[in-house]
Amino acid sequence: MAGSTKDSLMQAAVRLFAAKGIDGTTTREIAAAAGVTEGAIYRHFVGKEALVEEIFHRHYLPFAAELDAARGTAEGAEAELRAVVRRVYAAFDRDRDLFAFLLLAQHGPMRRIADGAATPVRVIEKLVRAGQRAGTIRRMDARLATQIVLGAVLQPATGSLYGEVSPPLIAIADQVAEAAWRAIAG
Amino acid sequence: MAGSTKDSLMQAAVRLFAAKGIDGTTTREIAAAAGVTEGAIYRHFVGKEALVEEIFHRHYLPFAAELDAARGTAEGAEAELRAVVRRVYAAFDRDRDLFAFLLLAQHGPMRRIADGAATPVRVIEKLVRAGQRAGTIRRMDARLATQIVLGAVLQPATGSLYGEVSPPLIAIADQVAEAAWRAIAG
DNA sequence: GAAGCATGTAAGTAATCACTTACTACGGAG
DNA sequence: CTCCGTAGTAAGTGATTACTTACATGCTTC
Repeated sequence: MAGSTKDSLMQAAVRLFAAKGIDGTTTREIAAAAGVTEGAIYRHFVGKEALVEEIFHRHYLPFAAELDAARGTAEGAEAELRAVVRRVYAAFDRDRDLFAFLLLAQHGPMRRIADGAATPVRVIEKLVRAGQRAGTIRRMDARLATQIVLGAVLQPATGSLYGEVSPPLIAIADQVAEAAWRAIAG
Repeated sequence: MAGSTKDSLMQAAVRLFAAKGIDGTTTREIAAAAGVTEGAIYRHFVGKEALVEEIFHRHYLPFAAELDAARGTAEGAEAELRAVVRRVYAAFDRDRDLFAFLLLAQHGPMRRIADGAATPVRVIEKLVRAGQRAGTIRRMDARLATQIVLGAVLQPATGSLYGEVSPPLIAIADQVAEAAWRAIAG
């Protein structure tokens, strides 16, 4: 099939990046984990950085779009938030390594590429602003409210990676959504 | 004075680690930023890893103790939470680089050393469990409630590092503490 | 004021890194 | 059958890394 080795490389890279960080993972390790030799990486990617970027771009903005779509199916900020949290946790449960990679890449080399665009953060911010206009979310700095919700939702995911919260997260999605809602409801 | 160069090295290391990550920072850069040559590092530390560990240990558990002390001065879970959040944000405002370093070291090489002990996470967990016993915090998984509060408090700090929230954070401490409280209050 | 120790430097060193090169195998098109 | 482009390998390459060594400097102590 088209790009089977390429897919193996990306999958192996995600797993290693999530476990040891991007700088802490060598091209040799990625190749070995994908069952090829180092040179094969350079048949599919310009270099290690391009590999990181391709994985990130393949998932980050599409994920944001997925969240925005979920938000669109709901009526009212509270229901929107619940729908978004469910999607976030479904994505986490689907591929924890990928989720962990996106979290850490966001704080690393992909920071500039990630801002400005329609990121997951902006989806929540949009939700918050709409709720404030509708009067269901309290009037406070929208950026701050967004960060509070973001943290309340993402930290249990991070905690799950470290054994603080039991998977699957989808089982606690509504509980977390309600807690985050109470934090910012007006 | 005792350890002036050592302190310069640790301070320079914190700044660079916060900006470029631990793996992304070289010993040469640290030495140059401290105004010495590379070899001087090894007069004060066994190696780079020991440097990281010493910075971490010098601040992480003492910080947890500081938070626990702040918690002890307050009466009731809500007041305790407010006191803890104020201390967290005061620490952030005092030295953002150090705070950023502690956040990332926690997810990196210091993960094992950090668990089990009296960490900041455990301080919040203790607060949560006490509040649940007193009936002021709703009955839910204490670990989960802890992670929700942790996220609601720390994410605005992370967001501040990226320009999403304006410093100083102490100005929004009570607002965040109240939001986090509403999330878990019973 | 000499000895000894702590602290720094300059110039390495071996290992490791991302990446390159020269080559092979092979599947499909003409 | 013969090309030829794709995809892979084995074996490098130079640069960079954390760390070491040999030596200089100056402070303290007796």
